[in-house]
Amino acid sequence: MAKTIATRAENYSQWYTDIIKRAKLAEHSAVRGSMVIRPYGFAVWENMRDQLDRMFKETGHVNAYFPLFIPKSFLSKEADHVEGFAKECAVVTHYRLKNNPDGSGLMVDPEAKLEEELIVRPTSETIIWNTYRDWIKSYRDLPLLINQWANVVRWEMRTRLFLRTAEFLWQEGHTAHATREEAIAEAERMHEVYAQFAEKYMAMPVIRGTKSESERFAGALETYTIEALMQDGKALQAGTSHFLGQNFAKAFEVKFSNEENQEEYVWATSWGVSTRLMGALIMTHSDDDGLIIPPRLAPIQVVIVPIPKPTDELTRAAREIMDQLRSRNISVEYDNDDKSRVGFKFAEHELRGIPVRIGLGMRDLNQNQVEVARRDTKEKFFVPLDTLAETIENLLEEIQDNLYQKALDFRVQHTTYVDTMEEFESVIETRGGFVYAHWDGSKETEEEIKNRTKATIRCIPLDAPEEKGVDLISGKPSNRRVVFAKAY
RNA sequence: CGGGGUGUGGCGCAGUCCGGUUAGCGCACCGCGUUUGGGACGCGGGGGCCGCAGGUUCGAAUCCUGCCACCCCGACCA
Repeated sequence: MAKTIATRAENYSQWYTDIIKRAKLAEHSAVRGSMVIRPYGFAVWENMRDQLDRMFKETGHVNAYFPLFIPKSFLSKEADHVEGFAKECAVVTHYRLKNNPDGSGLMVDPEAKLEEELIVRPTSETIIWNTYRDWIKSYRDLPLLINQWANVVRWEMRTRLFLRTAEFLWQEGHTAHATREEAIAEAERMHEVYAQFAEKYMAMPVIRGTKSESERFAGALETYTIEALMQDGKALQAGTSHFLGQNFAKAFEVKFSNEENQEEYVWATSWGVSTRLMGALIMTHSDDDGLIIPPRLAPIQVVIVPIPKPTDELTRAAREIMDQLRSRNISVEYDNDDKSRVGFKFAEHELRGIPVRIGLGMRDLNQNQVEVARRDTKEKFFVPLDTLAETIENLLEEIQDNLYQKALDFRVQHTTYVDTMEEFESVIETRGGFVYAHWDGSKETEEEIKNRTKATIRCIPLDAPEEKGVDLISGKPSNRRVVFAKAY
């Protein structure tokens, strides 16, 4: 089959969709805006999930599960929170169907109307804080460090595979603390966990920062974010961690007695990442030949292709190699399909983003070597059998590092510092990427820039140095630059 | 919610304007043979209520009416 992936230059969003479909990561379902995550895509997500879960547990968190349905009244208890989510909620109003009188299928039974409508959770702060009220009585009950792996629903106007679907999988951490300082420290800690995960496992460099007020999570006092840059020059918010202050504690009357036996409201955080990370992964590394998965998240790290077809002798040699690799915790697959030809297989495995391919044929085997090909650079070289496992192990690390470095280089090349609105507009229009500019902190400037260029403040970077400057619009003084970009 | 588009074997499409024998093509699939170190080829084969519901007509994938779904572009958002 000929290539059926659009190139990035030709049509970036088509390229993105093609990769997801052709690599069998996911597809559109019969339900508007909802996708089917296919086994291979889910395997990548599972790797992400498992690693994140380890990191959460290492930082003292435990998992629990809260209901999918939230009573409508809960949602309205925190004013900013309703405001943020009300427009995109799926609502359950009835609990029964019956046959149509005319026999043409089913209808909602009007008799079965719910007393109080239920919202399909868009996020779980409300139901969780309603529960925490009963769990938290004393300072001894704190901190409460709980995470939930769940699906949530947000009725989005427009959806895109992985990046924005009506239903998506995610994790949401919800913690409760005795003091403001402790809660802030928690939000910052989890922010850093996300950043580490993105950089070390996804090989995706991120900017750590806080959100401007208008971009903040509904109900949060501070939102910490990690922002990544995609290959089309657009930014993607990859994970957020929120300091919620006492907003939810007050809304749900969650109080505890401190050591002096005084009642206080509890301090809260919440933090989450979603299957959107899959989209980030795809758009950070992949190329016109298909998907590229960093070794640490690849469900299959190495594929062995017998050349030209599997034979007993080649299969035996492959088994030996597999044993060696597996003993080093490397996941390996043997392509024993005897119908397809090697060229086809090579292209297929590249499309699937498998980091390393071993070509196993008699010509090389007779010289005690195999051909090793790396997906990231497409380089091929011969490796003697007796050092193969070690070489592959090192190569996987090298690929992981190279992917990160490549993404970082890309980001550096697509990061611009500007001091005038003219420069700003021209950079956003032509090169895209992250644009560092001075901002006076006002909503007006933010709004004006958004209207004129579609670019928004992605974050106020944590590591921004103090620097005198002036706001691009108002000309008022500013003490540091913030990061702008067009975003997904 | 506004604009555009598309619904025809698993996938991608042609046919629709101008109604007329068994609805075609490529890929995929099944069988046989030849091939085999970068997406093979030949021969044979299976698979379709033409998105749904009405209507017009001797006759509808094609014309008319209504509905539904999905995709793309905008405003909203993780």
